[in-house]
Amino acid sequence: MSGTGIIWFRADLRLVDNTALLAAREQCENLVAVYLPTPMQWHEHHVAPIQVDLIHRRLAVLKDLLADLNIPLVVREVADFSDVPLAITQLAGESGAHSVFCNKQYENDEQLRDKNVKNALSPLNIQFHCFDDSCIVNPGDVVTQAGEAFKVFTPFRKAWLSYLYRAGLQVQPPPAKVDSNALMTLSDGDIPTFTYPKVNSIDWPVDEEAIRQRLLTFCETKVALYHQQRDIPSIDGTSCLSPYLATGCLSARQCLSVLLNYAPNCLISPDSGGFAWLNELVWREFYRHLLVAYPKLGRNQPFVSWTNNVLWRESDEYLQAWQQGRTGYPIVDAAMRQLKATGWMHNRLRMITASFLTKDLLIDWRAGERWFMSHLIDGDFASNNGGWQWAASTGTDAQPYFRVFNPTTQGERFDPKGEFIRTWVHELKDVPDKYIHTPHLWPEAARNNDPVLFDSPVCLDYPLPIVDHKAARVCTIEVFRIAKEMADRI
DNA sequence: TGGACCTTTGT
DNA sequence: CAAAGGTCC
Repeated sequence: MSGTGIIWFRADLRLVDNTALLAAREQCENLVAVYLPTPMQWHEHHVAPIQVDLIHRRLAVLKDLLADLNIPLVVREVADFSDVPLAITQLAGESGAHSVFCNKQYENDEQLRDKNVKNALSPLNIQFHCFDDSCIVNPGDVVTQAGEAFKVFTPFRKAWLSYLYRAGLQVQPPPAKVDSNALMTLSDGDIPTFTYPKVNSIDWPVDEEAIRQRLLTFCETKVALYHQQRDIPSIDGTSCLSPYLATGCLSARQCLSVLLNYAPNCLISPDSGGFAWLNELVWREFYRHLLVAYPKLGRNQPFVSWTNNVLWRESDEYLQAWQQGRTGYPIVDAAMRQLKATGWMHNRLRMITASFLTKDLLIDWRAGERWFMSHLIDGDFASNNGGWQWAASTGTDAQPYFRVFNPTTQGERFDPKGEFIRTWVHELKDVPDKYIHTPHLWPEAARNNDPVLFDSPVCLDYPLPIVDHKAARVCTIEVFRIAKEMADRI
């Protein structure tokens, strides 16, 4: 252990269970931490301003936590990834660092960025150490008997669990305090403002205690009901931990560790809430593993190649109606308005709205992927891409293309009384339950004759359904069938 | 290699 | 209960 090292934070904004940070502390006597905001790159990647705000707030917390360990945090904005090598080499020069430590990000541009940093450091004799950290089981460690990546979730989960059983789960403690405070002079003042649109993320606490408590409370009191409640958007039945996983405020290992502590039956009891939540953690791993195994997923390409032949509809009008929550399908519109207003959307609704965009409006899933990414506080490339390709029937283990969600039925099943709809679509607040999912069928006569409703505004302002689901479904399935047939002929 | 199995369904 | 297949052992 000697000399100074740089710990470079990216999507791992925590001290606990941070592989690179721990390795850096073990190998170096002194440490300097750095975060490099890249607004142009974020813009190109459609990173949501609300997520950037969460990161900004979290950095202030991180800075204090690091200061307690005598580790200064340097935050220096650069434009995009191409400026990163210079920023890192400069900091190495200023601090006299001989090594740089970080945790891998699996997306293409991020991989390329790291390669360029490594190449820039190498002639200066500065070591670059990049660790697998963001998954519980590292990409490449779970493969079929033929040595290939799994393409189907269930066998993946099985192999993933058996690997985990062999390897065990370890949650690493935070690093020990650095002895000398000599480098603390490198520390800037407050975290500088980022050159990025400002959207307030204040509803999501970023202090250590609050995040930890959210995980504990969920596993202690809510996870048991997770499988029954998670599909009901009017119930607060999900963990709401995704923003913290996406930014690395929390590690997936921490989540699993707490889950196993409070709900050990999650491994053996398929009917338990714990099992269902564990599945969600494994889906996160599945999509990351796939991204590593199939780099084309990171290049805007569908997994199933023939779906390149699908003739998506070019319609700004439809796309905007979907984005703004004015499709005339209440559950879709409520969900899209929730996303726009809060930066978050319930998972069931992500499926419903994704199915609606791709199957009812026949709009390219990539337009939806982009919109979600640019508005979600928990935007994560692999999960977002995986989810969209699943809904659009273009991905691994995706739903078959002839399976199309019925937005009305989905609304009736998961928001039977329209509680969620009424929260977000105010035009419909007075529509009786019976017509809440089909307000266009609410008879004129009923509106006028019902004395209770006499003084109530009717849903004049609410759009009629922009497409007829039944007809749209038939049309989409045919377009997919033709696309496949075209590929089969070659 | 044949057969079991497949997140989230529609009709 | 179908299903316009595919994956995995």
